[in-house]
Amino acid sequence: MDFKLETFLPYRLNLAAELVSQRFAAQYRARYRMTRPEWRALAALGSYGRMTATEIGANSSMHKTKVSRAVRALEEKRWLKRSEDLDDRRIEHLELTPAGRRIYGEMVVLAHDYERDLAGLLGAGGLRQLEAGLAAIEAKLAVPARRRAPKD
Amino acid sequence: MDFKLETFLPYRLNLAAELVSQRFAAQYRARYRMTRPEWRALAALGSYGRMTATEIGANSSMHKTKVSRAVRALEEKRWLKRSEDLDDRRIEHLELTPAGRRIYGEMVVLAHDYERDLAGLLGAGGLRQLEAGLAAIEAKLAVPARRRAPKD
DNA sequence: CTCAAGTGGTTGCAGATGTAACTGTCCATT
DNA sequence: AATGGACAGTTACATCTGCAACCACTTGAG
Repeated sequence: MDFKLETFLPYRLNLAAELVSQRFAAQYRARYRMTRPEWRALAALGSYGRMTATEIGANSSMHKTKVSRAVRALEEKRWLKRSEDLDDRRIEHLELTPAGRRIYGEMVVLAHDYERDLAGLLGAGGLRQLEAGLAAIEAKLAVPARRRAPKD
Repeated sequence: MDFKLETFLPYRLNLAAELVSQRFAAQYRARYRMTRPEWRALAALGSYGRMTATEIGANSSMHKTKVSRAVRALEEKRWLKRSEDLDDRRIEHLELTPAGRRIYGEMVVLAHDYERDLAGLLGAGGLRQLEAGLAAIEAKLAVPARRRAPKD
């Protein structure tokens, strides 16, 4: 019956994720009144350009309702605009407005700064090990990106 | 302006934490209708014995309202009992009931099984690197456990 | 002894979340 | 054409969460 929460991997991983995310989230929360789903959607659109809501969800691992709400919030901030697809009217294409792209640019700077800070804190070795560990998790546990209907 | 969410450390860490936690959480959710705060409180009490709510919070990194609600839930399940402190009536001591200890024992088995599974999936190397990375984060970013009022 | 400040714990409230159900649209089969 | 299933996206609802305010109690300064 020897068990300690403090050494339990899921717990440690959650705690570490919170520690690392919170400090960055504090910035976009304070500066831009942005939530995490909004930041993720903004980041996806900023780096890939025009996307659909479903694609944003796949790219940033968010549930479609989260994406839907984030998109609406960004739209209300006038950082994103929707446009219809002429071939398939279920789809809507999403794209950052010039204002949205400006915010994205500022956020990218903040993100790089933050990664630099982290690298300094963790040291080259710590960072490398962390990334290797994360890569192992991603390789073994990530939901395989939707397959194109193989045989079955 | 090169930035990809998929390589951003806070994002990767969150995703990894979710991947690793969800599979374990699914077990106690399904088997015992337990939430994560309840599991953490149960684990703290199970491994350390009698504690106060504040101590549980410190040990499992939970906000005091989360602890308060988790404690009430465990009490309603009859897995925990409160008792008063004779010297300081603000404090309540919390302790698992025999039923609570039984559940804790079962959970410890599940937790060990899960860690074994993870170790198998990640491989010895991956696991070791991950733990080293987490240790670096904990060392540099964790909120230092409340100090005993040094000079200042 | 008294009173202000601090502490342990609870609760009201507003915001965030996932599930499931829904709308509107497309497409394959008939 | 008609229809049933699949899909994009939205919404209603129940639950969870953190913050701030709160209550009861303790402590220390005067």
